[in-house]
Amino acid sequence: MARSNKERTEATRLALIEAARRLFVDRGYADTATPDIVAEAGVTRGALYHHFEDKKALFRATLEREAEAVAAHIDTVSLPAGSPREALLLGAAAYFDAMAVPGRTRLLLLEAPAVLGFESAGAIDRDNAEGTLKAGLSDLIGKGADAARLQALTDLISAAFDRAAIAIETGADRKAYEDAVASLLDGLVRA
Amino acid sequence: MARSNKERTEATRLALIEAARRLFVDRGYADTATPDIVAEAGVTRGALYHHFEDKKALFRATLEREAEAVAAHIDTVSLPAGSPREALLLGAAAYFDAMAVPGRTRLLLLEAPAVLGFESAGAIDRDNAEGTLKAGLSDLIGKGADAARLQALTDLISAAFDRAAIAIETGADRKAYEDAVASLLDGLVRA
DNA sequence: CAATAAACATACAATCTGTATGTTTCTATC
DNA sequence: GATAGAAACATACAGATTGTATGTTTATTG
Repeated sequence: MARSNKERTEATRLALIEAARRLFVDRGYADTATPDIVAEAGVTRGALYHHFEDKKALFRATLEREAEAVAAHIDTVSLPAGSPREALLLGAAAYFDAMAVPGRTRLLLLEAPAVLGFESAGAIDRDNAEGTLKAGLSDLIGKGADAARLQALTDLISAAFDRAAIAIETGADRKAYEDAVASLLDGLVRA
Repeated sequence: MARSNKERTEATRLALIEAARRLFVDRGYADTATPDIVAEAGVTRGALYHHFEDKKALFRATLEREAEAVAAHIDTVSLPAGSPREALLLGAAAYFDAMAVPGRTRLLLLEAPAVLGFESAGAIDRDNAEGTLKAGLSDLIGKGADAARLQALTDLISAAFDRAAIAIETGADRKAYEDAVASLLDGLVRA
């Protein structure tokens, strides 16, 4: 064969992450055993524990990959921006698109907080989406608002986005939720 | 001693639920072992598995107890209602009060969805808070709105409430979050 | 071409969950 | 109030899982 160590590492890490993602998505973190993961990935537990400190570290790696994919998708779309309102609505739509990939809401919004805790899971969000959202909201409501208020609003709207994404993947009427999001944002303009 | 069976059952069930609550709150469901629970409760695993089908059933029982406590607290306060807006804001404040009991957000908003799944966890919500909230929102925005839109709005506002409760327990400025909630609701009136 | 390290494999110890089986305590009925 | 039966509890066990320790193979480096 003659693969370099870097290639070997990359290949097995990827195989493990992809296998883990599949199993985590349809059984959940707790009900997925490491022997199953390595079987699905075609490696042994030795390889798993060589590349990851423990099962939780593997989960964290799959989450990071997933969050990056979401961020990447959003980045491709949100460039053309008109009014602050339009920008936010486009961003929301892009977020819903990105989160529509099967299993994504489960991984990022359901399992992640429980497995990693509010803080660590929130940190992943913060690195990715939250900054953009906060900036958008700041544009929307005007620079006048103080920091605490802007932070609170961002947090609440972010939660609404997440819930909408969940509802949409669960089979709810997407248009109804996009309209509801728009209502919330429109309400803020006046306030 | 001479305790009736009903008394014995009630006592051990309660001891188990309270012990489980303590441990679930500060270690999480996954990191809490049944031997620890029964030790804390002063019974044996035999008793646990006699009264509950499995560990998950015990968790469900603690959750139900917790959700009832929240509902009970809210019921005591939300009786005096002026305008729809006032009613919702009072309800929100009552909810934040109720959720300020240590561990409650973790149990109800973090662990529950992950352990029981979106559906079962959502069902507990639906039995308790959601109906009231939906009625309040219906009063706020007028009866004109169609069902899908009202449902979506309820869902989103409910998510915002939950996130606010989490932020508040995590140490955020409560007033900022209550104001933000008020902003969201006020925005809906006009829309 | 050694010698070292990285990548992987296997074996093991500790723990945990759920069940099966045994014992004690109450309840019901004669 | 003695006895049969059931409910409540205790103990013992089987299977599975996690993380570690110990080998073995494959690549890298001087």
